[in-house]
Amino acid sequence: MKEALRGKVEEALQALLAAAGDGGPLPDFAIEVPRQKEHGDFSCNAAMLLAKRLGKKPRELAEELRTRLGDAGGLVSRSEVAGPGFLNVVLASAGWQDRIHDVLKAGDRFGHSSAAAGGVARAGQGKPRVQVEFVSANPTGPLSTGHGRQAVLGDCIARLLDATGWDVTREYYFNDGGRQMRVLGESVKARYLEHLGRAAAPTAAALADPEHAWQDQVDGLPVVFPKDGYQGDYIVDIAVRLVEKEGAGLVDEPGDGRFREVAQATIFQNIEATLHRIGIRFDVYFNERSLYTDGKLEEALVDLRKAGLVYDADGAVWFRATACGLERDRVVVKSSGEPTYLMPDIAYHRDKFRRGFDLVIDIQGADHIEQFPFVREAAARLGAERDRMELVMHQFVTITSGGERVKQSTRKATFITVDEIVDDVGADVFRFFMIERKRDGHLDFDLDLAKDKNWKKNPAYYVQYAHARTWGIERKALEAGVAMPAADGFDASRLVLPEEIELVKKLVLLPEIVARAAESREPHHVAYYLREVAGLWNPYLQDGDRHRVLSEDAALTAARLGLALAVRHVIACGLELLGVSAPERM
RNA sequence: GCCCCGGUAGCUCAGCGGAUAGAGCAACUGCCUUCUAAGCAGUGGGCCGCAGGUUCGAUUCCUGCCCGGGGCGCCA
Repeated sequence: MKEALRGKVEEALQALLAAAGDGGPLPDFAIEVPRQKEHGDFSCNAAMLLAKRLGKKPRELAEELRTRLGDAGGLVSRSEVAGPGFLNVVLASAGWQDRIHDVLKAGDRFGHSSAAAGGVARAGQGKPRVQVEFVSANPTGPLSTGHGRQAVLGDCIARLLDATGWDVTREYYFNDGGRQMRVLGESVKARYLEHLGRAAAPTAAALADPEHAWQDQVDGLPVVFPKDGYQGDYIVDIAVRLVEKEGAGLVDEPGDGRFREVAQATIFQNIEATLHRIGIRFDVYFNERSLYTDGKLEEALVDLRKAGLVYDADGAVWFRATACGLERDRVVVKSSGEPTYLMPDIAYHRDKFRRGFDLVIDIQGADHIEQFPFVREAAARLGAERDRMELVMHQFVTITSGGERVKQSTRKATFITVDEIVDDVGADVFRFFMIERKRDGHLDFDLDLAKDKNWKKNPAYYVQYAHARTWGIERKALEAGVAMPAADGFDASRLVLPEEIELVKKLVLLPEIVARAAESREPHHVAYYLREVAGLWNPYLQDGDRHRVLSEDAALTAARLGLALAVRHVIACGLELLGVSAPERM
């Protein structure tokens, strides 16, 4: 619709420029939906952009454009020059009404396109491939709300890319080597010994202060809990289960052995189960340790050295990041001989490109954002393409309950988990709330609103209910012996009420919204759009006196049932992109 | 000190260089009891953090400052 008008305006501008003796290019004008309804369906700013160049007044130019555009082959019913030089256009209503058939023909796939992949399309090679890496939480504890936001965000971005022409791989990278996992194993072992009565629990004072030196003994028993150890109850649970299964048979095992393995496996299963609960499945779980065993890490280090990008100092190996224009150099291998997280990350990103992805997206929380340039630069020097590595960052989550911010602490394991919230509000509401806000801002998760079952208040239910109501109407129609119309099986010109035209105009926007959300990696646009659609549909149904869907007038009934079906498809498609279910009844 | 992200209605937030800046909740007024569940119609509420700059036009782009969050490790 918009593109059709744009084409006509371009023709008119071409003629206008030719008449003025200007052979230059067309201006980069906009065709947009004005904020105010009175300004028509679309407005065009071309006249203002050309005023200086042609030495004419903007309003005069706009008038000339208006004349040349005419009715644009029946597309335009009315146009006028307004404000400083806008050309406002009202389209013929038949243009809108007929679009409803397009929506119905496309069904749930209305909204899908190849829009976002356009810039990277590979000639004759099929869809371009994108990898989206997200969550990537190390298996040291349950998923927190921060991970939850990233999980939903990443999954929605993946869904959007898939709907706009990409072949998507979801990947989870996890770190199963290194100090963190050793401390995890030692934490479990400490709880294990404690449960067997062979060691003492650390004092509360010691746990509260990570810098405090551990006491060696409490009441004659040794304290073995590691400094900065994991304090959550889930650690105790794992230890208790080990005692039940193995008795005291593991007292001589090192913390870094069986204890770490069992803890890791248990926690990871738990994380996966949580992700499945909220509808997220990964195609690849990439294991950091594999980079050591298959030699890719060593290879990357050797290649960096060959390229003169690492050097030895203070017993450590440094990445010469300053040579790549970055602030300072970074250690990649500690003086202990153990690589820092940076080294495997570099090898990992190089590996991503070797697997043939056209685009690699890392989704990360704001606390990791500064690390990305180092990984990207190093990987780029090893053959990865810099402009095909993209960082998508997001801010944190705070939880509000009873008007108060809920305090959380990762270290003390007093954080709220994804599971706890999903227990309370369900996966659909969880996802909707997590995706409703733009990534760049903090997300305030209002637990009270999320728990509220009132469909009018809770935006997730408000949208779902709008969808369910289309099924309610269908059930009612079938009861009355009225069949649902086929995509072309009704006369859309019967939809003449302003609220009906407005609905159609809104429904038709879906593909544009989806494309923009995908390209900008901002799924919240879809959530807002769905609220707008529901915000038109729900009141429409409420005002039953003015426009009952099911009426004596068979042709009108068919048209309104067609409208209901279009609403259903648009909402179903949008909710699918957010990973939120679209129930037939609630 | 340096870097990143925010600052828009009482609250939570949308806003693609355009015209008189929007939504939901909360508040206020009137009506209604539903094609499923307290709905519908309306009202009030704003130096778009501050100050410059670019532009025909700035909430939007640029610079500086203020406030809030995060980051600046041989932690990940």
